Amino acid sequence: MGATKTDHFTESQNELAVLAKALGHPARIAIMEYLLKVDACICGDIVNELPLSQPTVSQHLKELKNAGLIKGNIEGNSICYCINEPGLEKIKGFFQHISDHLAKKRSECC
Amino acid sequence: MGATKTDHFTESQNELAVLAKALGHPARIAIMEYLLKVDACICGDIVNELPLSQPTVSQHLKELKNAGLIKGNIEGNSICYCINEPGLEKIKGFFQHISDHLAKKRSECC
DNA sequence: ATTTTATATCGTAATATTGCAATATAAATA
DNA sequence: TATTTATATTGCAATATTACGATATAAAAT
Repeated sequence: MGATKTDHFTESQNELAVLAKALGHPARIAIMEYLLKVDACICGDIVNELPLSQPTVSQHLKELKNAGLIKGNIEGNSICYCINEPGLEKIKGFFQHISDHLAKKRSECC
Repeated sequence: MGATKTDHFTESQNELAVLAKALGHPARIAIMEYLLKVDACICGDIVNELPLSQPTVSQHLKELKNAGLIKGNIEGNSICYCINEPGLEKIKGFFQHISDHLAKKRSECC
């Protein structure tokens, strides 16, 4: 065991889990916040922003990219990273949906 | 190594990561969706909804509870679970914030 | 052409997660 | 009180994640 039983869940559930999992690490939250803060794509510079080694940061960037939360374009010497909106909108939609639903049907119990 | 270096990140970053991580598994997405679907607290019944054993489901419920995404009240024989709004609003806010920010500052590059 | 700069990949140790059988707990019911 | 029902905990094997040193790659600058 140890492996997630993805087969038994819907594609949508697996997709949302992948997106959420990608953000399930403070370094990856920090990367997203940094990309947002600078208000543009960042070419270089990300490694210096984080308290982690270059290989570790590179790995975190790869995971965010695989999940579809950021994208990276080669820009000469360095790589230009920015937030990938479609991925972000997908997971945002999930929370929006839950929140909207809860707002309507409050006060059942608990 | 192997342990996350939480010390080097802000409390907010760690908090968001814990919330996201809790949803980083399809079974836990499925639990949230189920709680939402039935539109009320669920006393019993969750185990039968998932393709996993009772101990495994119990563990997933515990993780969602620890993260602050659901709450469970003992209701006689069984336990009543429902979504915990404050936790949900916190992570929803993160995505909302990013989305709003992106909407304003589009078209920089990439 | 060599060196520098920016990033990725490999290998590997430490730790965490996933899943379940077995077992424990505790209230409800017979 | 004994049994059933609902859920939690323990223990453990399989797998995944985290982190980083060493090394690779590839464009830019010297």
